[in-house]
Amino acid sequence: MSQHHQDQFVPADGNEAADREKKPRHKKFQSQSYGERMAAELDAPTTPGTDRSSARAERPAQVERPAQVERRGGPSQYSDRGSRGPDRRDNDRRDDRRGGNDRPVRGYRAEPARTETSSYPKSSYDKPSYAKSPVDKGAYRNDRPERTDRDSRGFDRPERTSYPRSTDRPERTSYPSSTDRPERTSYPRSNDRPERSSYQGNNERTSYPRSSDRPERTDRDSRGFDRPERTSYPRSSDRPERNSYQGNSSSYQGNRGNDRGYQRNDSDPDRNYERVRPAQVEMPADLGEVAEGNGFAAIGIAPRLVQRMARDGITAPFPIQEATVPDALAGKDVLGRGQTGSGKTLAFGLPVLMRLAGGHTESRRPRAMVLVPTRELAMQVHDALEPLAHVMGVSIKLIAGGLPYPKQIESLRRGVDLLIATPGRLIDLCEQGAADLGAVEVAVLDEADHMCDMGFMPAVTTLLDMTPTSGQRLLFSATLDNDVDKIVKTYLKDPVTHSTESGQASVSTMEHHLLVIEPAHKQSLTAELASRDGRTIVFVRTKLGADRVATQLRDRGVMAAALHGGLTQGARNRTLDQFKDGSVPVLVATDVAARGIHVDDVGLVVQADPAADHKDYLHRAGRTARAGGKGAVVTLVLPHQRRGMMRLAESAGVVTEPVRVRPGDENVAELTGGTQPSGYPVKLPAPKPQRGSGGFNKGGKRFGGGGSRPSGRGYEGRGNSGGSSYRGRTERTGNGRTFEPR
DNA sequence: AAAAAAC
Repeated sequence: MSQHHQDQFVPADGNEAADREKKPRHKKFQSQSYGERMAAELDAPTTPGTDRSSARAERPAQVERPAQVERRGGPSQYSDRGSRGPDRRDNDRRDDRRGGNDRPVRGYRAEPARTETSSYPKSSYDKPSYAKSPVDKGAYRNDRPERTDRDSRGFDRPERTSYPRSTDRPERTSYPSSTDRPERTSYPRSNDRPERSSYQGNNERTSYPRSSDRPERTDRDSRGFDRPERTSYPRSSDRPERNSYQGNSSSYQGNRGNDRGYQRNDSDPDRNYERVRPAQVEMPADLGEVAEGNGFAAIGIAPRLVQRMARDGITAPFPIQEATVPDALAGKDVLGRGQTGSGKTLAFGLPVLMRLAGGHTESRRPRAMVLVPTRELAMQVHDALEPLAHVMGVSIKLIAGGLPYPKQIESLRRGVDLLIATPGRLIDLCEQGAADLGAVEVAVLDEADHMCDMGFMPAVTTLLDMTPTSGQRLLFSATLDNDVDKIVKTYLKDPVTHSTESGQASVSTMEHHLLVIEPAHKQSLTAELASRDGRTIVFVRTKLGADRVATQLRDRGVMAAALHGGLTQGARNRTLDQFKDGSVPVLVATDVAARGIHVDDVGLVVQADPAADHKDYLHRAGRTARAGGKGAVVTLVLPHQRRGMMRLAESAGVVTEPVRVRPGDENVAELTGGTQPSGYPVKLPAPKPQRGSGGFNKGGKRFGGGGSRPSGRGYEGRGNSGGSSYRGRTERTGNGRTFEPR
């Protein structure tokens, strides 16, 4: 992760221990002074009573959209706006202090007694088991009776009633007219921008006095434009995977349209969208030659985008981009499926930026949003699109959990055109009233099939329901399966499907190996594989497992770090950064890293625990062999998992014979280049201590010294695995013997 | 079934 993100998140602490110690303080800070500050910020210019009543009077204008009612699939777990449940009552005090202003602020919700919210389910975040409740399980089913409950609620959710239109929003009053907005005035036309000629970077941004976004830019510039998919393969001829391009695009066959009795009100755009201000950024006239013969120009991408990408060596579109961009530019709803690492980010990013170019709504509400399943992926997409957005005069903002609210809220208040978001935080901000999706013209679901599974579906529908029905929707993933249909049928109109591969393991540069092993060998084999030269990702099933395997690897002299959702965001960023910059060559991750995350030159993916299903397999595998590079995928299969694994492999389109191996076998050495874990010198600087590394020396020689063992001692056979102090020795994963040499 | 997604 880029430095600039790390700066945005939890303060970069010295180490994990300090991190943990700080956490409580941090939390306290957030729940009190932090919250108060936020409340003050949000409350400042409001006039509570009048706001609500006037808002309600205007509400019908939006409620009348029957499509919204028809399309939405029932109450969402997030639909309890205003109700925080009994365990939040300790906040009463503050609500009182705040003089009866019922403007909701995160953590200071109005109480459940309020009539308009009393019928809503309790907040999912108040009960961790939300995903398992029967209500939530069927939340997206269209035939749910509860739907009526939700329908009646329509658009008059309490939070939103206070400012249905931009002019009612106090935040905006500071920018009554366009000329008062400082953001744009500094770069009305491209010709004024020095970076065109300078081409190197850093000073170019100094001419943009835009207030609080600015600092981020400088960091980014210094780090360059690390768009993952392309950087290592600047020219198309280097990309072998183009050969596998089948280019079979077809129209989606799903039955949708009038059968659900819903008509878009496309004829009256102003009903859903605010007037879009005319372009303030003119297309430069001097880019013709750059665009000449450029494949991106050929599919309708604006010269300035073409030029900006060319600057980073991106001159030829990938198949998925060639296939989907024209339709997306034409405003159609698109389902795009391209194999892992095939450039899907730009496939949706470019059309979105084209659409947003040089214009914004009067209130500067977001005109587009991209939803992604993990924070890391959100950052990656944001980083990839940010320089392009910049060139187009489009403001872009990362909205994700784990990072401070104020910047996000402030940014939204000032006005942002494009949001890159994880669902939870965006919903939170919408509930607060900080974000308003009422002007979203384009909604993108990245990793769409994952966003449509049970865990994410309610959040996704909640967010889509907040966007105008006539908006364009783009769904992208390497695997698009049946779950996606639910969203497609409800939210997409005459979608076009573009598939540049079969949805199976068709990346031709990827090798697959199934190693059938004894449970007692799993540790040492994992270490043997991970000790190879180059970056390796080890996937495990659980968070605890990730911690444990990382610790075990380090005990064996393999520098590894765990990445999973149970870590602080600061730790997550730090770990991923270390993996990217090479200081930690082995990443032990849960499926948090299975999708979308791009790190250059990951040569081997080890599935220490087999993937749960074929889609997970493909996405995990897709962390290697990206953008035409080579890579191997090794899955460790216990004897009792063999049958299931074979079935899974078949579904994934993987054709490989399982091989029985023991540590030190030639087959294994082939995969590792012959390296051995134990006693192998650690070539890279030691990382900061990881959580759960209690067994290590406190000194500098954490790796390679006391922790490592001579090879071939057969320590994995008996007893508790050689005395390393790994945590969770009693924890069992799955069948209970995965990493437990009992 | 786990993980992920707000504090």
